[in-house]
Amino acid sequence: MGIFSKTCEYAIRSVFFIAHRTAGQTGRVGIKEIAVGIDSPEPFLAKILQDLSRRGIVQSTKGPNGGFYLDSASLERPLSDIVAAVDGNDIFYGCGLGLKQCSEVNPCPLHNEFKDIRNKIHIMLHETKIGEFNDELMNGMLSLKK
Amino acid sequence: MGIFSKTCEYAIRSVFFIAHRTAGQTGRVGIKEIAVGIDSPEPFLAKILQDLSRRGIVQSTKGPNGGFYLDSASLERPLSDIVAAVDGNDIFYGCGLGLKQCSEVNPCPLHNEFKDIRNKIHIMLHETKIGEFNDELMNGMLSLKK
DNA sequence: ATAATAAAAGACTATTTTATCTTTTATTAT
DNA sequence: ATAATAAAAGATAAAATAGTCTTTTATTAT
Repeated sequence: MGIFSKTCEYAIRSVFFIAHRTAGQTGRVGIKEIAVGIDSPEPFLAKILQDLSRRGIVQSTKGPNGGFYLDSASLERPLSDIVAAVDGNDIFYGCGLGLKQCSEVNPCPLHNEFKDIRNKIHIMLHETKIGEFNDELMNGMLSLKK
Repeated sequence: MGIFSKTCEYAIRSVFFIAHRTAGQTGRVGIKEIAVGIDSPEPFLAKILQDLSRRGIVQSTKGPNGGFYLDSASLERPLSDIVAAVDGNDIFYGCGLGLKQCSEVNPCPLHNEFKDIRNKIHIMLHETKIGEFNDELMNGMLSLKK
């Protein structure tokens, strides 16, 4: 198990992929190309993008020349929006040992240590924007598959 | 989903519980008391402790006055041993976006950010010893249930 | 030796996550 | 208008994780 669910991993990678494939231009990119581009099972990814589309995190149009794309507002959104939408906020606020009422006044043994780590994750994901890696993705310096 | 699997959360909490209930004395503590003490399903926890016992992370004896305990070597072990035994090493070394070959020469967009975070988790879990919270657990300043 | 106790082991069930397949709806080009 | 295209929606299926139940084995006190 990683930090994120498999669903969330695919979600982030696909949004990065859509970003760098459609940024600037008016183009769209189809589910098939995305699935190949991030090495994910196509029908599963379709479900995930359907959900992200409903939530307004990615944009899509049906029919010929249709596909997924990102408007300029979406390109500026932080990665934390994707993670919160897919995996919820537990990774930012949950107790590391799974205690429901863990808090400053009722702390688990690792409360402070985890607060620090979760905070770093939160800040990192909040400061990173969806469109931020487009250049490096286009010239192949960064990978979204393998 | 948290950072750890449910199994691993129960494992850590139960080991903390056994530690503070048996440290110093020659006593043992039974599965029933542990399950109540950390609010976990008893038969599931039994399976988990069975596994930790096989791996030598906790000690146990059967029969009357039997139960689980920790020898002095076990009390000094780092939490990272429990996590590695139960959840594996992915949390310390795996790619945040799930890429198998993510590395310095083939990085995902978040490679450096995650390297940093995973490292902090690893160091924290390695520096924290199983018996370290016994005093605060005994006087109720720290919680392992709710 | 025997009975009582408590963990170990093994088989089984339920739930959640991951993944697939089929049908419907929207869009575009002809 | 019609046919072709591509995502949306819905219904299933497979795999992994979480949880339960029953039987066996080891230990101890009598």
